[in-house]
Amino acid sequence: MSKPILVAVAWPYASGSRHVGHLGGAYLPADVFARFQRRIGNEVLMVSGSDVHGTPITVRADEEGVTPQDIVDRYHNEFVRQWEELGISWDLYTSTGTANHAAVTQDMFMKQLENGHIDRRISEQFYDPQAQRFLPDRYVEGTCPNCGYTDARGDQCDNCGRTLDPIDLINPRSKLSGATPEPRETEHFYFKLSDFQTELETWLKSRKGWRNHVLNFALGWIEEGLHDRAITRDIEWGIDLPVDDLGEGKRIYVWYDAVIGYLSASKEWAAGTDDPDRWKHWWENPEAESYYFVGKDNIPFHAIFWPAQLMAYGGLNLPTNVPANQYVTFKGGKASASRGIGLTIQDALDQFEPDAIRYALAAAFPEQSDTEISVAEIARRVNEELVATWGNLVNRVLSMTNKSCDAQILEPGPYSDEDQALLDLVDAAIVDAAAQISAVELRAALRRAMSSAQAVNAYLNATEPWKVIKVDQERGRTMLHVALSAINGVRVMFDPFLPFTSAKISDILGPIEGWHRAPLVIGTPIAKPTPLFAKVELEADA
RNA sequence: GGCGACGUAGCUCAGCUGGUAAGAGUGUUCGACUCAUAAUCGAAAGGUCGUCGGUUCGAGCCCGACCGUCGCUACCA
Repeated sequence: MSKPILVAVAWPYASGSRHVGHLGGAYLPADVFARFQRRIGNEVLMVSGSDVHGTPITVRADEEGVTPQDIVDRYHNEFVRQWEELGISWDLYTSTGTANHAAVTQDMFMKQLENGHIDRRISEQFYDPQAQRFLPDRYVEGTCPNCGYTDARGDQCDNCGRTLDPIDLINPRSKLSGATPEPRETEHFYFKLSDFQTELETWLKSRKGWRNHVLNFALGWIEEGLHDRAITRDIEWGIDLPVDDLGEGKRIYVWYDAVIGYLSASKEWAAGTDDPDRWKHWWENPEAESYYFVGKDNIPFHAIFWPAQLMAYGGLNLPTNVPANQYVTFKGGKASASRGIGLTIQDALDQFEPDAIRYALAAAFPEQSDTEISVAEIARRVNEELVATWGNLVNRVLSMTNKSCDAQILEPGPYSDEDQALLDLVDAAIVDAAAQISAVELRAALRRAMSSAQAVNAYLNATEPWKVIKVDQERGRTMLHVALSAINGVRVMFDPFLPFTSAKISDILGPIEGWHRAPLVIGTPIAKPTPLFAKVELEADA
């Protein structure tokens, strides 16, 4: 029975290169999940795109003396190329810079305004008289009132870590011009998050199968009390307001529009098909499920803000699950491309083949807790686990079949009990792995695949077909057939994780159809195999 | 400061609503095999489950305190 599954993946921020923490935290788990769902016959719509608005992009553009669009284009193109190389199977990867996204955002704004969940308020913000613009908190610098650090930012002091209000800074100055900013009144639209305090709490508490850390975190926010938030800014870089009540120079701010990307991307995808209303299949159909793959820093946005926006809009499906991952860490710290901690995605691609990266990260997906990884650890997992257990298994069986079975798959003789036991074990593992991936326990599923491969290796060591074949050719050939048949099942479990090498095996054994061990096709030619994976040579200092 | 998470074998991590003598992978040691990318398979060794106290017939799992690490703290998204 086919089910619509929306696979919604965090929108990478086009302000700089992304690192493997992002990859292992969101993009890769989403891709594994989506590939599995397609394999079992569900209708997957997997969308994301580059998030192009927000303060850091304008800051960076100012620093480099280029336009925000230049920054966005640079990183969007980088992301698109990397997704291609890594085999991330988007149905649509777009950006928040499209006309469609602006239209969908404006529609959401208008509907929420009509529903009374958006209102206008006046507040005081710092204004730079020289640059003639309002300053976001991050653009205001000054002396920290807590520790005396002279280069504190308006939102937070990097020295003592305190959260600040820019109005409290001593000797405030504009990051743009160095001028002394002055407080000035400004009017903005606010999203009334507090309207949904009770509704969100009830909804969250009724969720089943969510990770504990996700629920705890979201409920913690709610217990503290939800604040209404300004959703517009005095900026030029952002989506135009659909109403002109506030006058010139106001734009919708990124935190409000970015999450709407899931909906706008779904509509953009549908517009490219022969049924422009097709997006409703995932968004209005009560049978549809939606999974939001994000890092834990994104939990408030996907477990609180976005559901609240959907509630305020009405008629659209709330998230089925937000299987947020914790962090991939490097030397104990959160990865950060900007601070040079950990590996960028490009660093990884320069050193490892895509399936190697996919395997090493999948084996370390931070599903329950932060998970430490390093270049040496990636290499170790590839060489000691992936190459040794799975790659070698495929190679040894194909090689023996090539040499001892007239280079083709032969009709097997009758199965012994141990033959049947191995195949039963693999079949059971396939069923288990399906349940695990469905529950977004991807590491466990990968481990199940690996342990199945080990079972096939154990079968070979126990039955020793290379010896048997010399004294009883038919029995020996049957063993090889059983081993190859087992591999034909094991590869199904690896398929969502390792699409590139999976395709190599499919070239030999035929395409995978469905989530089960298919019978081998008698007569299939088996050439002398080439290794599935190359071993990784580590630099001495890595 | 507040909130949250984590602290389990050398390393990376599992341990469901507390209950058979604490698990996996990897590493180490020993053995088997030699078809296969010196790959594989088996066995063994290895842990006062951060510390202290409490609840309980029974706690890695619950409560409290403390130590340590990390994250978030609503204008980074």
